[in-house]
Amino acid sequence: MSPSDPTAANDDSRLDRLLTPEEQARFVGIASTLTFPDRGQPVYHEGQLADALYFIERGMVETSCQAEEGERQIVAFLHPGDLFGLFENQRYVNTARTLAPALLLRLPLDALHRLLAEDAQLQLHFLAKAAHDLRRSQRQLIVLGRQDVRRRVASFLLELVQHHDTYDPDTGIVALPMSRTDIADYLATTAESVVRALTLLEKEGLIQRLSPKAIRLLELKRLMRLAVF
Amino acid sequence: MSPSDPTAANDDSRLDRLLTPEEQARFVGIASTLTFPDRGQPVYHEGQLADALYFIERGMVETSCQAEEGERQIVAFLHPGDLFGLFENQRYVNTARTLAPALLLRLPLDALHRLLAEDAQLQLHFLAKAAHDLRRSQRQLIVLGRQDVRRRVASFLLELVQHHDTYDPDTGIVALPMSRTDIADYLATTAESVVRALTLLEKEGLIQRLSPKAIRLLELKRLMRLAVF
DNA sequence: CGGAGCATTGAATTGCATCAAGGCACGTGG
DNA sequence: CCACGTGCCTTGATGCAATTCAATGCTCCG
Repeated sequence: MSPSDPTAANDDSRLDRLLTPEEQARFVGIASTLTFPDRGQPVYHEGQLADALYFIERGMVETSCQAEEGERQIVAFLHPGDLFGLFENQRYVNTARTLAPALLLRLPLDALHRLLAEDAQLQLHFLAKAAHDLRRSQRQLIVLGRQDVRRRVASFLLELVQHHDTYDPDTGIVALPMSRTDIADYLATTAESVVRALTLLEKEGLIQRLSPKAIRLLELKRLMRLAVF
Repeated sequence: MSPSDPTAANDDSRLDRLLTPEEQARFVGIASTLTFPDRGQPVYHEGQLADALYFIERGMVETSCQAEEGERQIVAFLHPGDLFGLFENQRYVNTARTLAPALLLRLPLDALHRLLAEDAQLQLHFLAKAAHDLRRSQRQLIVLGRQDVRRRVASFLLELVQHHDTYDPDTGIVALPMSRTDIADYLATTAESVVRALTLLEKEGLIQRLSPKAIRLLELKRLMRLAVF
């Protein structure tokens, strides 16, 4: 899979795809299953005592940091196969919330720590996943820093294209499970500016808004030229 | 050490401080020493075949991503104890350059991989370091996304305060080894805007410019109120 | 009992006024 | 000489307010 082809679903990022069947068994062995039937349910809050990591089986999750007043920065939109639960000094550094009905695996830290300490091969996969997340965070850094809102929105759309659960290559339609405000909090702008950027991209013929939560991509190549790779 | 006290030098981020003497010995065993006598020397370039990670013994390094035209985003300023060399598909994703004369340890990937695969304890420290870098990247994300230039500069100054090599707690003076342009490329703004922000902070009585490369912090607490924690 | 039509509510969208940041040109100082 | 610093003008993004749209639940009727 070429990293520069955004239409290729990005399975490298899925931790479970990296694991051998035996590793998966040990991994699942320490996990408990959590079901979140609704959208918008909190998994944990910033500052809360961290006792587990979470793995997404189905659904989507956002992790965010809340500043004092209304200021919220969404750090990541997470898809099936992603791992989350970053902490510092035993406390979660983000707030995690479901964006859609979700099925999560809960991995208690003590059991996970024991597992990784006695299985260096499995741990290497966690290290690879961490490296992947670091690259993703750095890419987001560049998107926020170096691009106007129109390009940021283009980069965001192409990010969704990478995932099976938000893109149908046959129809060219991306699903946007999150609200305009969520997108704005992710791209460090406002809901209005996101809408204005979408309007612009539509006028340019690059996309077509089918509904607020479904957008058809008409010119993938021209979108890619706008985005960060 | 409290994480919210920016005057406390942040040794948690130093990989070598995490290691036991035996681990350090094995770590150094696979390494070769590299000396960069000058400022501005490249360690590796974006896209180059990745065959090693690097550990900073002395000096400072910046990692950056170059967009097509002049656009450059500095992803991180790295200090002694930091590790760098992030890659994807065998290729470095950043360009690394010395900011000051530097002494680096070069860790060949194949040897490092063998070492980590047979020493889960040592690998756990690498995982902890990766988590640390991920947090740092997320914090930078928030700085870029949610703050005006004045606050970004304040956050940047407080970041330098965390490190022994750029801050003297006795005099309250931070050293800025990098140019205004470098700072601008790190904070996703322009050299002029960085200067204007410094001018403003000085007029407000928060800082005092001693020279372009040395700034005395007069009101640490008020600076902290401007910055991201 | 099921379904069409209507009401309600929150989200999405648009226009307009304002402002902080960027770009350029020039001056300054180590 | 190169990097730093400053004034002036331009521009793109934001905030506010008004309007449209869409999804949901409800009622009423067949």
